[in-house]
Amino acid sequence: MSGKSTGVGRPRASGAAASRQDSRQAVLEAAAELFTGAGYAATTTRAIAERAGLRQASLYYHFPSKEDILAVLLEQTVRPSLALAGRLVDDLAPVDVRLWALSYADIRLLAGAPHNLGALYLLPEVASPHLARFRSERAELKSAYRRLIAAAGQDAGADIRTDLVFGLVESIAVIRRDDPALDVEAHAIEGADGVLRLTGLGPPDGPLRTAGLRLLEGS
Amino acid sequence: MSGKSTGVGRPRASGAAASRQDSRQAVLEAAAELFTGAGYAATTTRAIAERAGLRQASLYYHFPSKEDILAVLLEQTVRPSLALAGRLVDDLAPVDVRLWALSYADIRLLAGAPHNLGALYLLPEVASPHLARFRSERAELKSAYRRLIAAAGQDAGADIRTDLVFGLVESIAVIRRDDPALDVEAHAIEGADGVLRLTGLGPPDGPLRTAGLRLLEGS
DNA sequence: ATTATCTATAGATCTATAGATAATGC
DNA sequence: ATTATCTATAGATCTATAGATAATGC
Repeated sequence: MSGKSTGVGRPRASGAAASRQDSRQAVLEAAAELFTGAGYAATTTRAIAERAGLRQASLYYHFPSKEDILAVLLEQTVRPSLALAGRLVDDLAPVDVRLWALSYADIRLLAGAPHNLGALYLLPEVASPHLARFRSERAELKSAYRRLIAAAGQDAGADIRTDLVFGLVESIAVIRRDDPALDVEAHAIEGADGVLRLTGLGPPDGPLRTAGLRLLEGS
Repeated sequence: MSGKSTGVGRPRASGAAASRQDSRQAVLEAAAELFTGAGYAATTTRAIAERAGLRQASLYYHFPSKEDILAVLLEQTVRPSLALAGRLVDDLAPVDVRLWALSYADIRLLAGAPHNLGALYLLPEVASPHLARFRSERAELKSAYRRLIAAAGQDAGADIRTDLVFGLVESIAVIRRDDPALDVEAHAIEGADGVLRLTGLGPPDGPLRTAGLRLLEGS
């Protein structure tokens, strides 16, 4: 350390100081805001760089391509839900409590995250070969829902119900786009209640919700 | 008529013949396929024109701008649902039958249309000022759902339930993107059943479904 | 020497307009 | 004269690479 230095490497033209990790994080945050607002294709690398406080070409020191930035954001967004789903699938609590808890937590993550990241799931670009890992992680999450729904379901049609439940949960991103000031907690409770009713496991009562919330403690 | 002529105006370079309406329609169909597949921003006017069988610049004889093409597609897609909703809101049938019928018909339109047009609702570009009319028509449709849900709902929370129901219905576009070979009829039935359960009006039985389908006859 | 940035730019677009042209219609 | 197209292009990008540069670290 030599006093007022800003770290290794050529200083930024903007003057701002940042470590390697800071810069990478700033790029991701800038991209998250712009991708969710205007979409992937309409967001230029120049706009991302400007918001992150560096020059357009400097992005390529941190990411090999624009598409890789989207890939990292998508994977970061699905991973917490997937981790939670993994824990709940093996839990010993009743299946309705577990399904309620997964839906509640998932909606809360999507509705409460900075920059409506769930909206990225809806971008047409997710079909790109580059984003195969995200698609497979999302499919794994959906499959966790399916297992819970099938375990609970008395009759057939679990696949379609899974489609509908997963659609209901992810639709929070569209709701949030239309109304950015939405009540996260109320939507999470009503959404999770809705999932139980939708699958024929409802209507949920107070004790079930309490059990569901307890299941999530320490996550 | 003079035999083998192709109509008024300079002939196309591709040779294909088309009336003014044919050309306009071909442009809309090409744009629908490309917008739903790759998104708005990633679709070039050149690609649209190529698929429609004319040159890039000729698009501008039919539409003032690229965004206007999207606007026409969006409005064409929401209008049938909105028309149906207007009829059902004033109908004398029980509210659960009407809500079932609206959901069923809406899912069927979205799932059965050529080129997953419902996916256009999810494009980030719908926020554009140019598309205000579409947004207001979509809001009107949502408001029809809200009236039915509020009329049926015993307790509070109709607004959030409307969000969830509308999200469930529109999520068919995402389901279809993931699985283009989905079973339209099964999803429509299960989806409409799900809407009734979600709002606490279910579970629906055979007679209710029959009444719902009857309500839609001649639409 | 290594790191993290910068400047400059190649090469490839993309939307929309200007103005010409090849039909039919009168 | 009107219509529906065409060719050509202006003007503005956009992504990614090449190579220079200004720090720190050894």
